[in-house]
Amino acid sequence: MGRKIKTMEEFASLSGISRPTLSKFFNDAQSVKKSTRLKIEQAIEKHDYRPNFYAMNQNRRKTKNIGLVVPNLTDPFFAGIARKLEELIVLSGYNPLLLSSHGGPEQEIANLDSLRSIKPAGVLLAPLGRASNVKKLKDFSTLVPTVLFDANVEGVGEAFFGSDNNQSIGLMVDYLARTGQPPKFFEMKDPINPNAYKRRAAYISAMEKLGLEPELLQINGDGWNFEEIGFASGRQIIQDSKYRGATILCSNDRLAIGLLSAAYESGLRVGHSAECDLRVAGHDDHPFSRYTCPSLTTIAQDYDAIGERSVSEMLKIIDGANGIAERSEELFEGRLVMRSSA
Amino acid sequence: MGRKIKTMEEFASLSGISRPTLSKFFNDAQSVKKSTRLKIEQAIEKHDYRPNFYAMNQNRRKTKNIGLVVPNLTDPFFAGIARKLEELIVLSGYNPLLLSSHGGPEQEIANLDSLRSIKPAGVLLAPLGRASNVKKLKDFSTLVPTVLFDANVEGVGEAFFGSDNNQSIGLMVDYLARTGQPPKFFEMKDPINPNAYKRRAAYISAMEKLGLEPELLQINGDGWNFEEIGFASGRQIIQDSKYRGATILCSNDRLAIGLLSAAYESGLRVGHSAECDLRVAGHDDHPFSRYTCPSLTTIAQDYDAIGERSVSEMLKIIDGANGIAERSEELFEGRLVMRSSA
DNA sequence: TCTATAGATTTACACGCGTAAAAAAATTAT
DNA sequence: ATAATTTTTTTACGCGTGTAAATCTATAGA
Repeated sequence: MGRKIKTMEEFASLSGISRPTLSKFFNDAQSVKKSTRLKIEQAIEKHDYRPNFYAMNQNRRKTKNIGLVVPNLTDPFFAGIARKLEELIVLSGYNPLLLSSHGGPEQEIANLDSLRSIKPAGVLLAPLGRASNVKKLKDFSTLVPTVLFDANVEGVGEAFFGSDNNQSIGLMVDYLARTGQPPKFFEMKDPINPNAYKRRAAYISAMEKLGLEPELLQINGDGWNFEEIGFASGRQIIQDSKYRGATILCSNDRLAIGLLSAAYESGLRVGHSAECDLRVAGHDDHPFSRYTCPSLTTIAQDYDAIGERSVSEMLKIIDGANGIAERSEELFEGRLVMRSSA
Repeated sequence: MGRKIKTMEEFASLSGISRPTLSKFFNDAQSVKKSTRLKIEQAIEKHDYRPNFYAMNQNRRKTKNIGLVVPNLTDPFFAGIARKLEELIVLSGYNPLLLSSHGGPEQEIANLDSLRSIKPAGVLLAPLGRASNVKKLKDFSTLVPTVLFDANVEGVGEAFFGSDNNQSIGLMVDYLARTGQPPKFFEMKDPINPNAYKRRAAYISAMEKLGLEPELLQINGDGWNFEEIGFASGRQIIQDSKYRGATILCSNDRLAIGLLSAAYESGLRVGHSAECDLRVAGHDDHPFSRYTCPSLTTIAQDYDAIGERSVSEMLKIIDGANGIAERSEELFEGRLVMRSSA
């Protein structure tokens, strides 16, 4: 083993391949003939050469970096999604750059700002929603190809992919109505997430479709500590004897986790069997919903599909000349996960 | 507003400051006189100029990037730590780069590899532990300043900061022994994490110090899905009537979460009151341990202190000439969090 | 006021690679 | 085999900034 190769020039002479060809290879391995590709790959193996990241990207028309911004990495739900997306991005030969907005709009903008300086080929963004600085999001999305997922913000980005809340909530309401008391809807009064609004509307419409009276349990609370909000408000609601025997559909699993905790503390029996005091259902199939007490009946979003679609659309946009295509949008169906809580 | 300024040269003429001074400023704002600093800051505000990230880092001796590698971002415990560290890094004027090893040693090495190409000023690494490729970790740590946290790997990196498992487990054993049946220790037979081994030893020594007989409940299981492992093995153990009335100290909260779920399913009453069938305690104060049923008595690691110490040590190493200082190591005490489960 | 000195400017080169254009070589089609 | 085409090589310049050395200028202390 000689000493480390520092420049592509050196590597060129040692490998017997001209530097421009090497440059082409590192930009896109498929763009050179197979025989030279193999020669280069052998030489890389042998000399352990890697082009200088900074010099490489300085004059590239398009970098191989893709930004990935999620609202809150502390939420295992988003952490799971981020992981899936990272994987897909890497498989596509790109370099993911994961950033979390930590629930704050300033951080969200700061993330986009710092991404801008990296000149990414594109950005996959799950926006905060209501809290987002829409104007700045829009400004950003005109500068760099942006695909939204999870939560939609009208007019921002080239595409949006998410879950069909109408379908999923409809499915859940239907299931709950068929198997016991029709559900009341447990949610925050002023939700941060646009999906929450869609779910509320979906709940109302699903109930009406069944000829049932919708009932909203709207609770107060700010921020992203949904478990705590669900716990504190759940405790109050549970005191009220009029909810004995009720079925409660939570706008998301994290609220449900808090509610279940409050129910346990109050000695209420939660579950789908006849002798229980309460039925509770959630939405999202949060990683922990399998281990709540009782385990949580919920809706699993199709994040494999959402992820794959988001990434493939991103690639299409990056590769595409400069398609003045319409903003594409697709919603994926959720799946009912029947566990013990309802 | 004129059009966008693209180069520092332009910005220099518009702001009336020479380019080398600007360069100095962007490298370290404190290195220029206060009056010029203010002038520059005003000009930045006015023209919205930001130096080209790639050109900037190409010839810098030390970049302002700090790598941050955690074993598994899907675990909210690590997500929380990562967030804290990110914040501290930003406050120090550096640029954090968060990567997750997703529980796999190949990914861990891949992360370090991709960090190398970014030429970070330093890397904060929470290693996987037993699964880590120690040789490669060591190789890496000779190339770039590395500070370990959470889990120690002998001989790797310039420093290690983590929790004093001996103190924290001792504290918990003491508490449990004073308040009821002395604990049995619930853990994986072949843990991935080095802390697990330390906790096992700490448990045994704490029990012996109290003149009690230690008892290990060692369960099988691979990977990082601790809740599932705790759930499945917990279910089996709970069947055994000899554990009725026992106190079980889990090696970490995630195992405890699974165990609690299994106990609930079996109809066992868990808690510290006299009529309960089981007491369960954990370790780590996992974000969800507040919402388990019952809420989990556990140990909170002092991650504020660990984080601050890790970052400040990192900065010292970066700034320090090339101090051939000894590998520093410090353990921080955990705090008992009394909840309902024990 | 003069001098010592920190700080700013001028000048100039380097960094490692992207990229373009023209020429040469290798491959494929005829 | 020859022509047409694809791929590689040669040559050369540009990117936006870091950095070094010498020179100049502002500031402070005597």
